[in-house]
Amino acid sequence: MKNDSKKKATIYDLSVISGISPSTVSAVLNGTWRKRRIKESTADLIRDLAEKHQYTTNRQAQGLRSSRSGLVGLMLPVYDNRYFSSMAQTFEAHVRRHGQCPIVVSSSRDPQEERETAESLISYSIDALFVCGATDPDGVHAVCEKAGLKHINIDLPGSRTHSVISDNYTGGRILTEAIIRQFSAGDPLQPEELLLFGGRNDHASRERIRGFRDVKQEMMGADIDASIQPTGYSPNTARIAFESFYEKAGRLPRALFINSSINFEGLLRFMSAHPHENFADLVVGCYDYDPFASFLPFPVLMMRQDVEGMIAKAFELIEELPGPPQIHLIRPDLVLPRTALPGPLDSLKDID
Amino acid sequence: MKNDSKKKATIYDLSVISGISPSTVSAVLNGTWRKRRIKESTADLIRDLAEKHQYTTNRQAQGLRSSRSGLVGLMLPVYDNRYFSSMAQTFEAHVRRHGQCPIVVSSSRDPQEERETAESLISYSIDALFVCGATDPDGVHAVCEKAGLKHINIDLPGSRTHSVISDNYTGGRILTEAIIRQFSAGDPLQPEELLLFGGRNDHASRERIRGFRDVKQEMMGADIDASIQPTGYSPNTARIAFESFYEKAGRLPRALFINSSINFEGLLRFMSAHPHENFADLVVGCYDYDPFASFLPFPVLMMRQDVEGMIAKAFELIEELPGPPQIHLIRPDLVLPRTALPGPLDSLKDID
DNA sequence: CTTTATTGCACAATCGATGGTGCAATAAAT
DNA sequence: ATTTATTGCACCATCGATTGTGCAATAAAG
Repeated sequence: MKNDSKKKATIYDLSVISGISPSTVSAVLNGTWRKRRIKESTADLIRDLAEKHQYTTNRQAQGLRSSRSGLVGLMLPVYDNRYFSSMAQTFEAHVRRHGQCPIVVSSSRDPQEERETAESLISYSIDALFVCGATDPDGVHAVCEKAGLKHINIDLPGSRTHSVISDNYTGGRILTEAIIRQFSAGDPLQPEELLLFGGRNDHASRERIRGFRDVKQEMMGADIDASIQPTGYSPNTARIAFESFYEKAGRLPRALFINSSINFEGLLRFMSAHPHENFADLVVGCYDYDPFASFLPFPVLMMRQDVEGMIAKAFELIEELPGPPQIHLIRPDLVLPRTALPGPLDSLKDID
Repeated sequence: MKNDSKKKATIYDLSVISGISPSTVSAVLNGTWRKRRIKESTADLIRDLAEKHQYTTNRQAQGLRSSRSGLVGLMLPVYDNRYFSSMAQTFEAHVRRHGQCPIVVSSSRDPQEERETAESLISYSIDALFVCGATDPDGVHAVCEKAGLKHINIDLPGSRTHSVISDNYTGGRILTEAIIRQFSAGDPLQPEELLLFGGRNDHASRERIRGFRDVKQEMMGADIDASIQPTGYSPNTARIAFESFYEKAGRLPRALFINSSINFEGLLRFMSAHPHENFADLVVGCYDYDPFASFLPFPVLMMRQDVEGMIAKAFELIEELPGPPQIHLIRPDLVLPRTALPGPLDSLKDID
């Protein structure tokens, strides 16, 4: 219970107190002591001492010497939506389960910031980096490569290392089909009544759009060129797109395929400026799942990306990096309107 | 452009190449060179060299020597809701602005995990810790104190160091009043028709409940004991509470004060099992803001906690720790139904 | 043309943990 | 009773950056 107030105990302190050499103390405390043929009794002695003095190893020193830090990084575009925040939550659980420390940062979808963020994490000697939703995964790859850092892409694929992503084409198809089926045979949806909003020129958007178009062709026999309204990933550009459509057409389309929950927030902004009636017979499909969105006053179909599956697969792959880069597709699930799915929070014990 | 592949350049490498001593190189690269009276020209030379060899300082070594890491920690209960994820987003922006590296971890509202998480962060020599929504802030305080680590409480107050929290009493009052005012004078809300669900026995819940009760007394002249249904912070316990109320009463209360968006998800789960009609004339007030929740098919009033304000205040206070612990209240804002507020995402530039 | 000040930098110890190597003391083999 | 093996641990260099100190070389003062 010695509380040498302020300063943390080091192996040297324990060494002096016990008369045992620092290297032996170190070996005992980091578990390599059997290999070094340390007596069981000495080990016990040191462990007791460590306990008593509340020793914890200085990870900076350890990391400096061993060039491994125990830190595992996750680079996210942003935190503030349900998809990425549950990504963070799931990631953290995995990393902690491996006895390491998660370090989550966001890089705002800016290629340069992505590279700088990676550099910055590398300067802490992180052991691995999960690159999620990067705008320029290959740029980040170059940085990691040079530093000899294990890394993997999630959500958006790169061409230089393994990627684990949502099966966007299939997801896009499923969602589009589900939207169309929301309409009765008596008054079926017409090609020009179903528009896709959001996204940009990235792999995910392109694949979703391809699925969207293919299904429209197959089910409706046609598509129109103007049915794609890429607005980037921001609420406001999406809002503006909705507004300008509304200006021209005098109403919203009967059905919307919205490319992400972030863009969906653009629709919310539009809604706040227009009365309920405009949304009475609207059907929305959104490529992302948000529990609250699922209960909006009009039917909302959502694609829930399998975050748990993606993270798990990524952890599996990151250990076996050799071989040509592959893209692993993880199938997302369609979530019907008015559905509240359990999430990472449900596994927490709740203390009252 | 020398790419000595694999290994990162160190000050020793630059020293050898330039014939200048490591200490001088170090001084130049960390900015203390003027103090050391290094010639401007030598400094330039070294900086060029550093640039050319893509030198970045090894933060582990730097941290070991200086016992400061440049890491600033944020401990969250969970990531996965809009309140905490925007906390993370805002926190990160502040930390990066100070040239440091954010490290965000969650500790599941478990006092022991909170302490262990703190210990773990301390072993990385983090420079400061923001303790957000901790179940046992004073337990975490003890750990930080012993390690001489600057820290501050957010969201839930502790008694041993400064705290920055939402003005829960006022917020509770405002929200309760707004809920009551949603009902017309012709058919006013009765005390037994307004119930509070969610929360537990923590400071925030207690204060909100106090505000809730006070306003009910003042505006309705009465309250009933059974009007408080604490369910902890989990969707499922909240769902069960709604179900069991519904079983007994045959319907939901006309108006609900829900203690957090997490508990609100419990209502969603309840809703998914019951037809629309049950919610036709429901009014909900929720102490948290979520843009999608604001557009549900019944009026939803939300209290938006001023995350930006809280984080900013916390950063201000953490620098001047001496003095008796104080609690700083940050006023939350009432958000009317069908409101989509801008968030941290809006400040990102969007590249198309 | 000395003496003193100033400039510019090199040296070396240090932060805490790790792991290769070497060397006693004890045990086993001859 | 030697020789050989094995056990148990101490020594020391090392990871990369920081910082107090010292000492030349140059400039300023006398």
